[in-house]
Amino acid sequence: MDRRQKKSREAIFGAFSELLSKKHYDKITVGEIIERADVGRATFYAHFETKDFLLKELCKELFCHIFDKTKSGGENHKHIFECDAPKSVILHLLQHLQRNDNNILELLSCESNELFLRYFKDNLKILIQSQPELFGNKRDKSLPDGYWVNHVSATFVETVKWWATNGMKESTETISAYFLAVI
Amino acid sequence: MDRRQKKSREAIFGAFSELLSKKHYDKITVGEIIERADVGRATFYAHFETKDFLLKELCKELFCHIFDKTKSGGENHKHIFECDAPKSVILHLLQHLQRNDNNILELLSCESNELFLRYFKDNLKILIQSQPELFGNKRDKSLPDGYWVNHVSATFVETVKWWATNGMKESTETISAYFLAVI
DNA sequence: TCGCTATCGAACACCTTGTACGACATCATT
DNA sequence: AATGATGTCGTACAAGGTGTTCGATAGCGA
Repeated sequence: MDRRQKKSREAIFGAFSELLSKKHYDKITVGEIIERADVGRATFYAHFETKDFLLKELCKELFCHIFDKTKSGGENHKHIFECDAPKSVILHLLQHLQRNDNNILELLSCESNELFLRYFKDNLKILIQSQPELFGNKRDKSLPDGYWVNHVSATFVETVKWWATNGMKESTETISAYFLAVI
Repeated sequence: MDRRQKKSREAIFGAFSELLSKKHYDKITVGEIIERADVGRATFYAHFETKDFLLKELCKELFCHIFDKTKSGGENHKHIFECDAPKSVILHLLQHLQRNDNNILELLSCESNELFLRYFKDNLKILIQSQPELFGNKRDKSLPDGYWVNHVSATFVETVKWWATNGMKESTETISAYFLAVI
Protein backbone atom coordinates (compact mmCIF):
# COMPACT_ATOMS: atom_id res chain seq x y z
CA MET A 1 0.00 0.00 0.00
CA ASP A 2 1.12 3.51 -0.83
CA ARG A 3 2.91 5.20 2.04
CA ARG A 4 0.60 8.19 1.75
CA GLN A 5 -2.52 6.06 1.91
CA LYS A 6 -1.26 4.24 4.97
CA LYS A 7 -0.41 7.50 6.68
CA SER A 8 -3.83 9.02 6.04
CA ARG A 9 -5.63 5.88 7.07
CA GLU A 10 -3.81 5.63 10.35
CA ALA A 11 -4.19 9.33 11.06
CA ILE A 12 -7.93 8.94 10.62
CA PHE A 13 -8.07 5.84 12.82
CA GLY A 14 -6.06 7.61 15.48
CA ALA A 15 -8.17 10.73 15.46
CA PHE A 16 -11.34 8.67 15.51
CA SER A 17 -10.16 6.61 18.47
CA GLU A 18 -9.19 9.69 20.43
CA LEU A 19 -12.54 11.30 19.78
CA LEU A 20 -14.36 8.14 20.80
CA SER A 21 -12.73 8.27 24.20
CA LYS A 22 -14.07 11.77 24.68
CA LYS A 23 -17.58 11.74 23.24
CA HIS A 24 -20.24 9.42 21.94
CA TYR A 25 -20.03 8.02 18.43
CA ASP A 26 -23.26 9.73 17.37
CA LYS A 27 -21.93 13.13 18.31
CA ILE A 28 -18.66 12.85 16.42
CA THR A 29 -18.67 14.60 13.06
CA VAL A 30 -16.56 13.92 10.01
CA GLY A 31 -15.38 17.51 10.30
CA GLU A 32 -13.90 16.83 13.73
CA ILE A 33 -12.21 13.67 12.56
CA ILE A 34 -10.46 15.22 9.59
CA GLU A 35 -9.45 18.27 11.56
CA ARG A 36 -7.79 16.19 14.24
CA ALA A 37 -6.34 13.77 11.69
CA ASP A 38 -5.21 16.74 9.64
CA VAL A 39 -6.41 15.36 6.33
CA GLY A 40 -8.65 16.84 3.67
CA ARG A 41 -12.33 16.15 3.47
CA ALA A 42 -12.00 14.45 0.10
CA THR A 43 -9.26 12.22 1.51
CA PHE A 44 -11.54 10.96 4.23
CA TYR A 45 -14.22 10.01 1.74
CA ALA A 46 -11.61 8.43 -0.53
CA HIS A 47 -10.86 6.01 2.32
CA PHE A 48 -14.25 5.49 3.93
CA GLU A 49 -17.65 5.69 2.35
CA THR A 50 -19.22 7.05 5.55
CA LYS A 51 -18.52 7.33 9.26
CA ASP A 52 -20.29 4.01 9.77
CA PHE A 53 -17.86 2.30 7.43
CA LEU A 54 -14.97 3.82 9.32
CA LEU A 55 -16.33 2.26 12.49
CA LYS A 56 -16.66 -1.10 10.80
CA GLU A 57 -13.09 -0.96 9.55
CA LEU A 58 -11.87 -0.02 13.00
CA CYS A 59 -13.69 -3.01 14.47
CA LYS A 60 -11.97 -5.28 11.99
CA GLU A 61 -8.64 -3.68 12.75
CA LEU A 62 -9.15 -4.30 16.46
CA PHE A 63 -10.36 -7.87 16.45
CA CYS A 64 -9.21 -9.49 13.24
CA HIS A 65 -5.77 -10.14 14.68
CA ILE A 66 -7.25 -11.76 17.73
CA PHE A 67 -9.62 -13.99 15.87
CA ASP A 68 -7.25 -14.68 13.01
CA LYS A 69 -4.62 -15.91 15.39
CA THR A 70 -7.16 -17.87 17.33
CA LYS A 71 -8.90 -19.37 14.36
CA SER A 72 -6.37 -19.89 11.64
CA GLY A 73 -3.12 -18.23 12.64
CA GLY A 74 0.23 -19.88 13.23
CA GLU A 75 0.26 -23.60 13.86
CA ASN A 76 0.91 -23.26 17.56
CA HIS A 77 -2.09 -20.97 17.95
CA LYS A 78 -4.34 -23.30 16.11
CA HIS A 79 -3.15 -26.08 18.33
CA ILE A 80 -3.95 -24.16 21.48
CA PHE A 81 -7.42 -23.40 20.32
CA GLU A 82 -8.41 -26.77 19.04
CA CYS A 83 -6.97 -29.12 21.58
CA ASP A 84 -6.57 -27.41 24.93
CA ALA A 85 -8.98 -26.83 27.75
CA PRO A 86 -11.40 -23.88 27.57
CA LYS A 87 -9.26 -22.12 30.13
CA SER A 88 -6.43 -21.82 27.63
CA VAL A 89 -8.65 -20.31 24.99
CA ILE A 90 -9.99 -17.77 27.46
CA LEU A 91 -6.55 -16.83 28.69
CA HIS A 92 -5.38 -16.53 25.12
CA LEU A 93 -8.14 -14.08 24.27
CA LEU A 94 -7.65 -12.08 27.44
CA GLN A 95 -3.93 -11.80 26.85
CA HIS A 96 -4.54 -10.42 23.40
CA LEU A 97 -6.78 -7.75 24.89
CA GLN A 98 -4.32 -7.00 27.65
CA ARG A 99 -1.59 -6.18 25.13
CA ASN A 100 -3.70 -3.10 24.42
CA ASP A 101 -2.91 -2.85 20.72
CA ASN A 102 -4.49 0.21 19.15
CA ASN A 103 -5.51 1.40 22.60
CA ILE A 104 -8.18 -1.23 22.69
CA LEU A 105 -8.57 -0.60 26.43
CA GLU A 106 -9.88 2.90 25.83
CA LEU A 107 -12.23 1.74 23.12
CA LEU A 108 -13.66 -1.07 25.24
CA SER A 109 -14.35 1.27 28.12
CA CYS A 110 -15.49 4.33 26.21
CA GLU A 111 -19.01 5.64 25.98
CA SER A 112 -19.64 3.81 22.71
CA ASN A 113 -18.02 0.56 23.72
CA GLU A 114 -21.18 -1.33 22.83
CA LEU A 115 -20.32 -0.86 19.19
CA PHE A 116 -17.09 -2.80 19.57
CA LEU A 117 -18.41 -5.30 22.04
CA ARG A 118 -21.23 -6.25 19.71
CA TYR A 119 -18.70 -6.99 17.00
CA PHE A 120 -16.64 -8.91 19.51
CA LYS A 121 -19.64 -10.92 20.62
CA ASP A 122 -20.60 -11.84 17.07
CA ASN A 123 -17.15 -13.27 16.48
CA LEU A 124 -17.25 -15.09 19.79
CA LYS A 125 -20.54 -16.69 18.89
CA ILE A 126 -19.07 -18.05 15.68
CA LEU A 127 -16.10 -19.35 17.63
CA ILE A 128 -18.25 -21.07 20.22
CA GLN A 129 -20.67 -22.46 17.71
CA SER A 130 -17.87 -24.00 15.72
CA GLN A 131 -16.51 -25.66 18.86
CA PRO A 132 -19.60 -26.51 20.88
CA GLU A 133 -17.78 -29.01 23.06
CA LEU A 134 -15.50 -26.27 24.38
CA PHE A 135 -17.95 -24.80 26.85
CA GLY A 136 -20.61 -27.45 26.73
CA ASN A 137 -19.34 -29.74 29.45
CA LYS A 138 -21.09 -28.12 32.40
CA ARG A 139 -24.13 -27.24 30.39
CA ASP A 140 -27.68 -28.04 31.38
CA LYS A 141 -28.84 -30.26 28.53
CA SER A 142 -32.38 -28.91 28.55
CA LEU A 143 -31.22 -25.49 27.40
CA PRO A 144 -31.63 -24.63 23.71
CA ASP A 145 -28.37 -24.38 21.76
CA GLY A 146 -28.95 -20.79 20.71
CA TYR A 147 -29.64 -19.70 24.25
CA TRP A 148 -26.54 -21.33 25.60
CA VAL A 149 -24.21 -19.99 22.90
CA ASN A 150 -25.64 -16.53 23.40
CA HIS A 151 -25.28 -16.79 27.13
CA VAL A 152 -21.65 -17.86 27.07
CA SER A 153 -20.57 -15.22 24.57
CA ALA A 154 -22.59 -12.49 26.25
CA THR A 155 -21.10 -13.39 29.62
CA PHE A 156 -17.59 -13.31 28.22
CA VAL A 157 -18.21 -9.93 26.62
CA GLU A 158 -19.68 -8.58 29.86
CA THR A 159 -16.67 -9.87 31.73
CA VAL A 160 -14.32 -8.10 29.35
CA LYS A 161 -16.39 -4.94 29.56
CA TRP A 162 -16.31 -5.03 33.34
CA TRP A 163 -12.56 -5.64 33.26
CA ALA A 164 -11.89 -2.77 30.86
CA THR A 165 -14.23 -0.35 32.60
CA ASN A 166 -12.44 -0.94 35.88
CA GLY A 167 -9.07 -0.28 34.28
CA MET A 168 -7.93 -3.86 33.60
CA LYS A 169 -6.30 -4.04 37.00
CA GLU A 170 -6.86 -7.75 37.50
CA SER A 171 -4.61 -10.37 35.96
CA THR A 172 -5.83 -12.45 33.04
CA GLU A 173 -5.87 -15.48 35.35
CA THR A 174 -8.18 -13.72 37.82
CA ILE A 175 -10.57 -12.63 35.10
CA SER A 176 -10.53 -16.08 33.60
CA ALA A 177 -11.38 -17.50 37.01
CA TYR A 178 -14.29 -15.09 37.42
CA PHE A 179 -15.64 -16.03 34.03
CA LEU A 180 -15.36 -19.76 34.63
CA ALA A 181 -16.95 -19.35 38.05
CA VAL A 182 -20.18 -17.97 36.63
CA ILE A 183 -20.39 -20.24 33.60
CA MET B 1 -52.77 16.87 31.28
CA ASP B 2 -54.47 18.70 28.41
CA ARG B 3 -56.20 16.37 25.99
CA ARG B 4 -54.33 17.95 23.09
CA GLN B 5 -50.99 17.47 24.76
CA LYS B 6 -51.70 13.85 25.51
CA LYS B 7 -52.81 13.22 21.95
CA SER B 8 -49.67 14.76 20.47
CA ARG B 9 -47.41 13.02 22.91
CA GLU B 10 -48.85 9.63 22.19
CA ALA B 11 -48.86 10.21 18.45
CA ILE B 12 -45.16 10.99 18.65
CA PHE B 13 -44.43 7.94 20.80
CA GLY B 14 -46.39 5.77 18.41
CA ALA B 15 -44.68 7.08 15.31
CA PHE B 16 -41.30 6.79 16.96
CA SER B 17 -41.93 3.19 17.99
CA GLU B 18 -43.08 2.22 14.52
CA LEU B 19 -40.02 3.81 12.95
CA LEU B 20 -37.75 2.06 15.42
CA SER B 21 -39.05 -1.29 14.29
CA LYS B 22 -38.09 -0.42 10.71
CA LYS B 23 -34.77 1.37 10.96
CA HIS B 24 -31.99 2.19 13.35
CA TYR B 25 -32.36 4.98 15.87
CA ASP B 26 -29.49 6.96 14.37
CA LYS B 27 -31.13 7.00 10.96
CA ILE B 28 -34.50 8.25 12.13
CA THR B 29 -35.02 11.98 11.65
CA VAL B 30 -37.33 14.33 13.48
CA GLY B 31 -38.89 15.06 10.10
CA GLU B 32 -39.94 11.44 9.70
CA ILE B 33 -41.34 11.26 13.21
CA ILE B 34 -43.55 14.33 12.89
CA GLU B 35 -44.71 13.34 9.44
CA ARG B 36 -45.84 9.93 10.64
CA ALA B 37 -47.24 11.34 13.88
CA ASP B 38 -48.91 14.08 11.88
CA VAL B 39 -47.88 16.88 14.19
CA GLY B 40 -46.11 20.13 13.51
CA ARG B 41 -42.42 20.60 13.95
CA ALA B 42 -42.86 23.16 16.69
CA THR B 43 -45.15 20.75 18.52
CA PHE B 44 -42.50 18.11 18.61
CA TYR B 45 -39.98 20.49 20.12
CA ALA B 46 -42.58 21.75 22.58
CA HIS B 47 -42.75 18.21 23.96
CA PHE B 48 -39.18 16.98 23.64
CA GLU B 49 -35.99 18.96 23.70
CA THR B 50 -34.29 16.64 21.22
CA LYS B 51 -34.64 13.17 19.76
CA ASP B 52 -32.44 11.84 22.55
CA PHE B 53 -34.86 13.15 25.15
CA LEU B 54 -37.72 11.48 23.32
CA LEU B 55 -35.87 8.20 23.60
CA LYS B 56 -35.30 8.74 27.30
CA GLU B 57 -38.96 9.47 27.88
CA LEU B 58 -39.95 6.40 25.93
CA CYS B 59 -37.65 4.28 28.09
CA LYS B 60 -39.32 5.64 31.20
CA GLU B 61 -42.73 5.01 29.72
CA LEU B 62 -41.78 1.41 28.99
CA PHE B 63 -40.15 0.43 32.24
CA CYS B 64 -41.38 2.74 34.95
CA HIS B 65 -44.57 0.73 35.38
CA ILE B 66 -42.62 -2.46 35.74
CA PHE B 67 -40.16 -1.13 38.25
CA ASP B 68 -42.67 1.01 40.06
CA LYS B 69 -44.91 -1.93 40.65
CA THR B 70 -41.97 -4.07 41.60
CA LYS B 71 -40.33 -1.57 43.87
CA SER B 72 -43.00 0.49 45.50
CA GLY B 73 -46.35 -0.34 43.95
CA GLY B 74 -49.37 -1.84 45.67
CA GLU B 75 -48.83 -3.67 48.93
CA ASN B 76 -49.21 -7.10 47.43
CA HIS B 77 -46.55 -6.33 44.85
CA LYS B 78 -44.14 -5.11 47.44
CA HIS B 79 -44.78 -8.22 49.40
CA ILE B 80 -44.01 -10.46 46.46
CA PHE B 81 -40.78 -8.68 45.79
CA GLU B 82 -39.43 -8.50 49.28
CA CYS B 83 -40.35 -11.80 50.74
CA ASP B 84 -40.64 -14.41 48.03
CA ALA B 85 -38.09 -16.56 46.30
CA PRO B 86 -36.11 -15.06 43.39
CA LYS B 87 -38.21 -17.16 41.08
CA SER B 88 -41.27 -15.07 41.89
CA VAL B 89 -39.50 -11.83 41.15
CA ILE B 90 -38.28 -13.16 37.84
CA LEU B 91 -41.68 -14.43 36.85
CA HIS B 92 -43.19 -11.14 37.86
CA LEU B 93 -40.84 -9.19 35.61
CA LEU B 94 -41.30 -11.58 32.71
CA GLN B 95 -45.07 -11.41 32.96
CA HIS B 96 -44.93 -7.65 32.78
CA LEU B 97 -42.93 -7.90 29.59
CA GLN B 98 -45.19 -10.54 28.15
CA ARG B 99 -48.22 -8.27 28.48
CA ASN B 100 -46.59 -6.35 25.64
CA ASP B 101 -47.74 -2.90 26.71
CA ASN B 102 -46.68 -0.24 24.25
CA ASN B 103 -45.50 -2.95 21.88
CA ILE B 104 -42.53 -3.55 24.08
CA LEU B 105 -41.89 -6.78 22.19
CA GLU B 106 -41.07 -4.91 19.01
CA LEU B 107 -38.87 -2.46 20.83
CA LEU B 108 -36.93 -5.17 22.62
CA SER B 109 -36.26 -7.02 19.38
CA CYS B 110 -35.67 -4.09 17.07
CA GLU B 111 -32.37 -2.99 15.61
CA SER B 112 -31.82 -0.45 18.38
CA ASN B 113 -32.95 -2.66 21.23
CA GLU B 114 -29.66 -2.04 23.02
CA LEU B 115 -30.91 1.41 23.89
CA PHE B 116 -33.83 0.01 25.86
CA LEU B 117 -31.98 -2.94 27.25
CA ARG B 118 -29.29 -0.71 28.68
CA TYR B 119 -31.96 1.26 30.52
CA PHE B 120 -33.53 -1.98 31.65
CA LYS B 121 -30.21 -3.29 32.88
CA ASP B 122 -29.47 -0.14 34.87
CA ASN B 123 -32.76 -0.49 36.71
CA LEU B 124 -32.12 -4.18 37.29
CA LYS B 125 -28.76 -3.44 38.80
CA ILE B 126 -30.32 -1.08 41.29
CA LEU B 127 -32.93 -3.70 42.12
CA ILE B 128 -30.35 -6.41 42.65
CA GLN B 129 -28.01 -4.21 44.60
CA SER B 130 -30.78 -3.19 46.96
CA GLN B 131 -31.63 -6.85 47.57
CA PRO B 132 -28.28 -8.62 47.40
CA GLU B 133 -29.54 -11.71 49.18
CA LEU B 134 -32.02 -12.34 46.38
CA PHE B 135 -29.56 -13.86 43.94
CA GLY B 136 -26.62 -14.26 46.22
CA ASN B 137 -27.33 -17.70 47.56
CA LYS B 138 -25.56 -19.70 44.89
CA ARG B 139 -22.84 -17.17 44.47
CA ASP B 140 -19.14 -17.91 44.56
CA LYS B 141 -17.95 -15.83 47.51
CA SER B 142 -14.62 -14.97 45.90
CA LEU B 143 -16.30 -12.91 43.18
CA PRO B 144 -16.34 -9.12 43.58
CA ASP B 145 -19.76 -7.64 44.31
CA GLY B 146 -19.76 -5.40 41.23
CA TYR B 147 -18.89 -8.27 38.96
CA TRP B 148 -21.64 -10.46 40.31
CA VAL B 149 -24.34 -7.80 40.18
CA ASN B 150 -23.33 -6.94 36.64
CA HIS B 151 -23.32 -10.58 35.65
CA VAL B 152 -26.76 -11.33 37.01
CA SER B 153 -28.40 -8.27 35.47
CA ALA B 154 -26.60 -8.71 32.17
CA THR B 155 -27.65 -12.34 32.01
CA PHE B 156 -31.25 -11.46 32.70
CA VAL B 157 -31.21 -8.77 30.03
CA GLU B 158 -29.63 -11.16 27.54
CA THR B 159 -32.27 -13.73 28.39
CA VAL B 160 -35.03 -11.22 27.73
CA LYS B 161 -33.36 -10.12 24.51
CA TRP B 162 -33.09 -13.71 23.33
CA TRP B 163 -36.72 -14.31 24.26
CA ALA B 164 -37.95 -11.20 22.44
CA THR B 165 -35.79 -11.74 19.37
CA ASN B 166 -37.20 -15.22 18.99
CA GLY B 167 -40.75 -13.94 19.21
CA MET B 168 -41.51 -14.62 22.90
CA LYS B 169 -42.79 -18.06 22.05
CA GLU B 170 -41.71 -19.68 25.29
CA SER B 171 -43.74 -19.38 28.47
CA THR B 172 -42.55 -17.18 31.30
CA GLU B 173 -41.92 -20.33 33.35
CA THR B 174 -39.65 -21.76 30.68
CA ILE B 175 -37.66 -18.56 30.36
CA SER B 176 -37.40 -18.28 34.11
CA ALA B 177 -36.07 -21.84 34.23
CA TYR B 178 -33.46 -21.05 31.56
CA PHE B 179 -32.33 -18.03 33.47
CA LEU B 180 -32.07 -19.82 36.79
CA ALA B 181 -30.25 -22.70 35.12
CA VAL B 182 -27.37 -20.50 34.00
CA ILE B 183 -27.13 -18.37 37.14
C1' DT C 1 13.25 11.31 -14.83
C1' DC C 2 8.43 10.32 -15.65
C1' DG C 3 3.85 8.75 -15.29
C1' DC C 4 0.65 7.76 -11.71
C1' DT C 5 -1.99 8.62 -7.82
C1' DA C 6 -3.06 10.44 -3.20
C1' DT C 7 -3.95 14.62 -1.20
C1' DC C 8 -5.48 19.29 -0.71
C1' DG C 9 -8.74 23.05 -0.42
C1' DA C 10 -12.44 25.22 -1.84
C1' DA C 11 -16.85 25.26 -3.49
C1' DC C 12 -21.24 23.14 -3.96
C1' DA C 13 -26.12 21.16 -3.39
C1' DC C 14 -28.62 18.84 -0.17
C1' DC C 15 -30.39 17.54 4.21
C1' DT C 16 -31.26 17.94 9.29
C1' DT C 17 -31.67 20.55 13.36
C1' DG C 18 -33.68 23.67 16.45
C1' DT C 19 -35.99 28.25 16.78
C1' DA C 20 -39.38 31.99 15.85
C1' DC C 21 -43.77 33.95 14.98
C1' DG C 22 -48.49 34.91 13.65
C1' DA C 23 -52.87 32.62 12.85
C1' DC C 24 -55.91 29.30 14.36
C1' DA C 25 -58.17 25.65 17.20
C1' DT C 26 -59.21 23.77 21.51
C1' DC C 27 -59.43 23.78 26.38
C1' DA C 28 -61.33 25.07 31.17
C1' DT C 29 -63.96 28.49 33.43
C1' DT C 30 -67.55 31.73 34.14
C1' DA D 1 -72.28 31.67 24.89
C1' DA D 2 -68.13 34.50 26.07
C1' DT D 3 -63.40 34.71 27.37
C1' DG D 4 -58.62 34.15 28.34
C1' DA D 5 -55.10 30.73 28.28
C1' DT D 6 -52.75 27.32 25.99
C1' DG D 7 -51.56 23.82 22.44
C1' DT D 8 -50.93 23.34 17.59
C1' DC D 9 -49.98 24.50 12.78
C1' DG D 10 -47.38 26.13 8.90
C1' DT D 11 -43.96 28.50 7.23
C1' DA D 12 -39.72 30.44 7.27
C1' DC D 13 -35.12 30.70 8.77
C1' DA D 14 -30.04 30.33 10.29
C1' DA D 15 -26.68 27.18 11.51
C1' DG D 16 -24.29 23.23 10.80
C1' DG D 17 -23.32 18.40 8.88
C1' DT D 18 -22.97 15.32 4.68
C1' DG D 19 -21.11 13.67 0.65
C1' DT D 20 -19.38 15.13 -4.07
C1' DT D 21 -16.74 17.54 -7.53
C1' DC D 22 -12.65 19.48 -9.63
C1' DG D 23 -8.35 21.58 -10.71
C1' DA D 24 -3.85 22.16 -8.69
C1' DT D 25 -0.12 20.22 -6.15
C1' DA D 26 3.06 17.05 -4.14
C1' DG D 27 4.82 12.57 -3.22
C1' DC D 28 5.13 7.79 -4.84
C1' DG D 29 7.17 3.73 -7.45
C1' DA D 30 9.61 2.24 -11.51
